[in-house]
Amino acid sequence: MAENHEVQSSVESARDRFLDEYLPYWLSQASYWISREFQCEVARAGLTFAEWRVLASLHGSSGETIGALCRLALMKQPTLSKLVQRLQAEDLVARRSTKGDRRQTLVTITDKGQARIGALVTQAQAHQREVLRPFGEDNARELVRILKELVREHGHAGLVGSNLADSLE
Amino acid sequence: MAENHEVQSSVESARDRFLDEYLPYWLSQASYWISREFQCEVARAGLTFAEWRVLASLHGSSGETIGALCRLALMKQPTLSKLVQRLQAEDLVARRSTKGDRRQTLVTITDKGQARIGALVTQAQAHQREVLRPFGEDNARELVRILKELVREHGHAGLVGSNLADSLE
DNA sequence: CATGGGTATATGAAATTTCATATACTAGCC
DNA sequence: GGCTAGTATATGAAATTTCATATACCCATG
Repeated sequence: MAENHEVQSSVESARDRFLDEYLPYWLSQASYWISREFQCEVARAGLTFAEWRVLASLHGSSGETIGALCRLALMKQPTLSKLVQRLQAEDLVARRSTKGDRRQTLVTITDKGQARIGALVTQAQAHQREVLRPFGEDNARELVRILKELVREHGHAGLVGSNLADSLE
Repeated sequence: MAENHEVQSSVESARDRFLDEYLPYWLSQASYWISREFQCEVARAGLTFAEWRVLASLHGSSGETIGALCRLALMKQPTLSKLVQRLQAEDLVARRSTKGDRRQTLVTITDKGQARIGALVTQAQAHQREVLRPFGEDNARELVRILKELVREHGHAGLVGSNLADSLE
């Protein structure tokens, strides 16, 4: 294994640099690697990660609008619209319009979609338990609590009443 | 504001559904919204978020290989290679090959690049302090500690000796 | 020191994402 | 009711990302 004599690089040695104490950096690293660890299961189910996110967002829901799905799955509106259309072509979700506001599109998961992610949801929960195990019940609960609070404070900040979906840039 | 009589949707009411207690969901939400909050500053500096990530990764570094940058900025190798080429065209980074291993490309930030992100780095640190303020010193430190540990446990898991860059799928 | 297997990055073609904008609709106002 | 402003989603063209693979190089081994 070749030693690099010129620089200290890579994630392990971000020490001493700006990033090493930068919260958003570590949040995205943690989010990325933990999600990534689960991606092989998702791929095995024949789904991309984005597709999994959308289907997981619809799991146990009686339907979500495109806008709500944008916030749940963290995608921009045109991206999500097209992804949903692809999922519909595979008959994993269905689209109809809401009774109340006819501009809205209500997306629901189909039986075929449920079947596709059923096992994944269970595996996801098991994976989470594995990930959190080393920290113990209390720390784990505290971590999730803080994350939720961060989202509550910073989710769609200053956007009350505006088009939240479009704010996902 | 129209009430939706059909479903309880959107982030606020993920209650009672799988996602509401799913750590990776909250990690990505927190990561997304907090980063997003900073994106207007990044845009004001004339950079995309991906460009900011790469330049921030190079800040204070004597140079990073493409592979190391992939892990720092969480991008797949071809994506990063092309982004770096675009940054080079703008003279924000320079590319040369390493002495040791001539396959490697060493990327460094130029003076122009430093100038471009100088203010941003300061703003980023200020932003982080704002974000963490409500939690207090101790909780904040604990949060970062846990995130670092998660990354240490799960970053490029089971990939020792393999091509880490390619593992960023 | 030639050979074979593995690593680091580059690149073309295909797929996806993004931006800008169009379309269809709701809501408040006169 | 018709108008104006604003919201929700769709869509085309352009930009980017991804996959698959090519290229150049390193290293161990015979």
